[in-house]
Amino acid sequence: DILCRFKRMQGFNVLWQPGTDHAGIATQNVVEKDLAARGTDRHTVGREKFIDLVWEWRRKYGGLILNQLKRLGCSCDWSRERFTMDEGLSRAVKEVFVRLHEEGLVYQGDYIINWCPRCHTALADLEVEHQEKESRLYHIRYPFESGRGYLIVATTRPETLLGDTAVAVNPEDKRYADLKAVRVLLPVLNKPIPVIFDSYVDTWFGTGALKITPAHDPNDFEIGNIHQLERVKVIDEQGRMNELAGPYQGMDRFECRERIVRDLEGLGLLEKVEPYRNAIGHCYRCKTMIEPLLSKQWFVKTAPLAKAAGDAVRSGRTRIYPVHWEGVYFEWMDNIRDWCVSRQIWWGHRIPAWYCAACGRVHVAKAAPERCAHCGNPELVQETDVLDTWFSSALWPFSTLGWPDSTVELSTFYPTSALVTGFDILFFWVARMMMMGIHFMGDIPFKDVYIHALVRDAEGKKMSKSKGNVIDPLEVMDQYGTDAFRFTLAALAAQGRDIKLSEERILGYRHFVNKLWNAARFVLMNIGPIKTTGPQNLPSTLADRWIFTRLARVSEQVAQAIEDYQFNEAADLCYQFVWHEVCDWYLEMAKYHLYGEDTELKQATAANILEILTASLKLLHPFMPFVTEEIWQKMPGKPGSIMTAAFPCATDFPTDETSLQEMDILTGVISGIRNIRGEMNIPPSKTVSVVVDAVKAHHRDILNRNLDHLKALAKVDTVSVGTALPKPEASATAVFEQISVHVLLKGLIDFEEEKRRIKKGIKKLEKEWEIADRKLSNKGFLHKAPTEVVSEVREKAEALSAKLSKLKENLSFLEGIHD
RNA sequence: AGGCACGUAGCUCAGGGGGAGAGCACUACCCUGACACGGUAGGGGUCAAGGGUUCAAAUCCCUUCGUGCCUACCA
Repeated sequence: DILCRFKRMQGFNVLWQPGTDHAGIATQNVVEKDLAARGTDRHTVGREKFIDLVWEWRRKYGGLILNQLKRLGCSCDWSRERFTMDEGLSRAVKEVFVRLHEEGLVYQGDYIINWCPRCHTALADLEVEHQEKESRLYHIRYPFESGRGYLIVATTRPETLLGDTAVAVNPEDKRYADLKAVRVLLPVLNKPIPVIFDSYVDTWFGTGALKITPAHDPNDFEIGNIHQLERVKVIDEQGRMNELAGPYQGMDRFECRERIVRDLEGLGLLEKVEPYRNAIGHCYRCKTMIEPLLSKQWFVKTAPLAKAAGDAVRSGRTRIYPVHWEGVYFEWMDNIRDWCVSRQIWWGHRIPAWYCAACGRVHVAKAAPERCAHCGNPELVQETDVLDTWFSSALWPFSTLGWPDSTVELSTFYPTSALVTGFDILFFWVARMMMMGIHFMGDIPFKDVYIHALVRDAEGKKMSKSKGNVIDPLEVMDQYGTDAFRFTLAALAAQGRDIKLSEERILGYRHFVNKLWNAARFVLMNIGPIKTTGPQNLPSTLADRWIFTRLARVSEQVAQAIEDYQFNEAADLCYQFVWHEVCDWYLEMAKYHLYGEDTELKQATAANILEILTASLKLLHPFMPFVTEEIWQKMPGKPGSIMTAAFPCATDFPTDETSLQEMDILTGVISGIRNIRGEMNIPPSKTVSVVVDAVKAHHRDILNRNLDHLKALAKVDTVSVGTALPKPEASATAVFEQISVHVLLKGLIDFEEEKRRIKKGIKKLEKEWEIADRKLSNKGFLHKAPTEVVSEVREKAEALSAKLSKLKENLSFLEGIHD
């Protein structure tokens, strides 16, 4: 949003496609609360009732919520027309699926899914939570078919042995070298299964012999493929043992485990049981232990798509910021596996495929075929599986613009400029959009990908719904204000680093919002009846020349920082400029003119502070949209919204580089006096007299022209500026450039204190001088360092030693008095 | 186990080969006509430790320690 507001203010035609990041938490709350209010939950609500509720939610909260429902394992019957949640997207999804199928990039195959027997859904890898748990490692004897001896196999899941179709050992394992072509008997079922050799097996783990259950373990499935093993599925979708489990049929999987262990013991086949800790996959929603199950799934062949998507980044057509993430992206693209796109959930785009009720053939088409193209049977049943959320999400950059029609929107906005997202969906979403965009549009979907920081909790952990360590943004906004929160996020969003949310920082930026508000109040209070606004009121005073010069530079820097996705840099520049330059110096100096007698100057100043406020609001608007808009609406001559105002540009303002140096002199002298006042504990109510001894004529000029500011800002009553002036006796002295500022402290000065202060200054300077001097006496430095660096150090050393001698002079003067 | 980050002021963090920074907290003096959610000034750091490259290292490289994240697996 910061980027969009900024671009729009720069005059770009902005199309913002809000993603669904962060919608998940809100959706879950809505859904769960609503179900709870009705005295039910998502496991028991039932499909029909749920579908009705989806419609209510949709009316109440809008369409965005639906995308998130899929993640909750919610689903509905896609064939029912009233659930066409987004006609455009739905069309695009069918189009893409059918085309991929025609190109041979879609196929059906066997796959081990992570099945939750309670939610009745398959879970993506990311949705499986691994929890370390106390468990047991069972050592089970598999007798040799020959009848003599046995092989010991270690397992944590004895109930799956009913589906074993082999026992594997490592070919390097000498213990089992003589088991070639040997078979063992599956305990209980007494079914002979082969011993196979595969290097996947670790010799050091357990007994070095691994039971292979291709239908209930992803790794065993892979091994099974290599060795062409039979796949025996013994656990069903309810988590119960099926007819292939023999005597255990109908038992729950956990009950079966107990029974089979007891039976093995009875048979003398249980060698031993060891306590064991291991991580077991659980459903991230209901915490039920997941069951890996064999099933038929739809796949997309990703190799050709991923190659093109990788090349687009390699060639720089799409750039990923921070660049560090490019490596992660390549890593994934280069090692990609085929994408399983089918999901067994209640809500989603139903796969456009039909099975013939007679011959069983599959027909992939955009609409239901009249009859089977193979056998002519008119009875066709649509696939009940729906597509992975990311399948439709992958089409986002072009499906939302009207594809497959060629629309004006599509030709105007595709490829898009930038995608801003979190790293956690770099693979799931960004990579898929790249693949689909390039494949179907023939061009990249976006030029830049900015991977933003992730907000973590106080311990630096990733926030997650299931962990419950989520900071609710609405609460923070209530507490500190939306603009303060937003500004904080921007200020903390350094590239490549995550955000540990700090309440102190939010509080600090809330104060900043308040400061801006008060500064605006001051300006609006003092501009009076402005006749004209804008830069036609040429700045004449030092303060004006200086602030416009600074404004020009800051505007440029802020714009550049945003362009570079350095949001923290941009936010900080705004903060420093508005608070410490505009408020601390400029407005303070403007007061003198506003409260003065010179009506012409008064009017010019009024116009200028208004101009500076206007520009400051514009600079801040992308970061603090609400307060800037609110102030904007109160300002005279500001039609419309600040959103449509032009972002400040360096060339909008009159600049004068010499004003920067002049201002340095003035602020330097003022700071010097303030420093003495502070160190000497002189209350602000007490004014002092000063004598300024300046060597350079133009320094004296600057000071003489700004005596009033000096008096007002340093609380000075009388001041005399001259050269080679003697140091007044009862005075403290600040040295700056070639200027000595003597603050008269008759009756106030504590000479010991002043000596201490000067000694402190000398000590600090000497340290700095030593560093510079060491460099200058280093031949290597003089020869090899760049000339500008050498001359810089030389100048510095000279300035330091000049200042030092001034301070020492002062010190001996003081010591003279005292003695 | 592997990969990737990160250890800078009491706290939260910027910066990043030539002068140690911000916000909050702290100390002192102040309700001065926008603002005490404020003003002015001040104190506070061997930039994790050790080594290397360089004229020059908080910054680049290596090692160690610590922290966090990601990925995989744990039969």
